[in-house]
Amino acid sequence: MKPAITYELLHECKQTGARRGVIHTPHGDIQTPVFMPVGTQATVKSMTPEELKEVNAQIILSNTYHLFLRPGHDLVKEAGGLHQFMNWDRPILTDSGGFQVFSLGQLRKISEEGVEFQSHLDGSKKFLSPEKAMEVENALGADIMMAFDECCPYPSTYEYTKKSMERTTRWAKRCKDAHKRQEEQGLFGIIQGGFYKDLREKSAEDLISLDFPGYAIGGISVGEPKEKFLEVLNYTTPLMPKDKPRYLMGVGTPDYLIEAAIAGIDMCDCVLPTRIARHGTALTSQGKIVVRNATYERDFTKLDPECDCYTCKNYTRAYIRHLVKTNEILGIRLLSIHNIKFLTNLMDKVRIEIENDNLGNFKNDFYRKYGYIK
RNA sequence: GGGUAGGUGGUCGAGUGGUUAAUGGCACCAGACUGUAAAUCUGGCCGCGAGAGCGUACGAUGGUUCGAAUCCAUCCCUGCCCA
Repeated sequence: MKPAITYELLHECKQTGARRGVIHTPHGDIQTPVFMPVGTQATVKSMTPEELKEVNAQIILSNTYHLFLRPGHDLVKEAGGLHQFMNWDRPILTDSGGFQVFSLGQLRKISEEGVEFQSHLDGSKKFLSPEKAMEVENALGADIMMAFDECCPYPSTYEYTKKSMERTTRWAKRCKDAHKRQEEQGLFGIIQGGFYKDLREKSAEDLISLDFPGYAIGGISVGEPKEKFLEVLNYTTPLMPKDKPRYLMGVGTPDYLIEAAIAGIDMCDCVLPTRIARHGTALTSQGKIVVRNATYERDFTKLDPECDCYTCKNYTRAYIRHLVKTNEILGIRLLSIHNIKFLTNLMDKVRIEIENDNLGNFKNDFYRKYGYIK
């Protein structure tokens, strides 16, 4: 059987060890390291698929939990699958609903069988299990599916994290057994274990024995300090197979993306660029700017002098501020376009610098300019 | 000219004798946001002060009262109705 997802390593940065590669999927190749915009409800909020292509999105995310609730996976299947439903012909990755176990807080109850959610839409009770998540993800038909896991909050005790991680591993096995379309969709396992090294090692070891076509690190970037994040990232990534994609879930900010690449990560996703866009903030080569602020009222320059996106080619900070202040949809759209392009441009540079064995220098330059180093 | 309803902080609008520097909404000023319960949330928003605090303030002036945005008198202004 030919696996749906394969990884090809092209080069390793001699300066940092970062990987430059390609992920082959049923909907085309993905150049890595890659940043994946998030489109929870079968749409990257405010952006058309054409615009996503224009900002160089190679692959986008969508969410099992949300589409399960509405419009329902049966409907998406009837539409011909998620690709056809939303008119996106490049790769898609679906998250399993595992993150909602974390983010819905009081609205869920976890058992060995699965998770009972109280729908955030109408309060009705819904149930997701590894089997149900696979049924939904199979119906959605994404190129990459994530196993159903539990993302532990930070901080969590060793005992709780251990139990949770072991259950996530059992769930991963059940996911694998329930996954019906292995030739069309690759199922990734998610390494958990919180902020405990031995638990991460155990999780990685057990999941690797299940032989998934790719692996993710889950449960970091959940509010911990950056040192903690880096610590877990740097001891967990080397545990992951070299011949398969490595995905760091839920990251992130420009510095985290660079750190992830250096650690040997191939894929990252984050809601940040689109969320802060809706809240009036732009990522720029000189740091983030809250363009909604009064300072930009009469600033007739572009968001980022170094950016080549549609927004920066055509509009000023003053105009975008005006749109944001007046609640005009276009402000959100222009900022979303810019922020995603900023991150895909960043990853373009990261890939080039890996090929040039120069990612370490690039990181230092970037940090200085962005303002991470004063 | 007569009658009537009103004049509150940037704005709209509560409050009708004391815990009122004065509820709310909006506007404004900031901050947060990392596998999206998020076009959301949090804080600030009379002046001076780091702060305790001090000073001004509910159309104007005068009065009643221990105490007034709230009661009384006169005046000014606005809406509506009648002539």
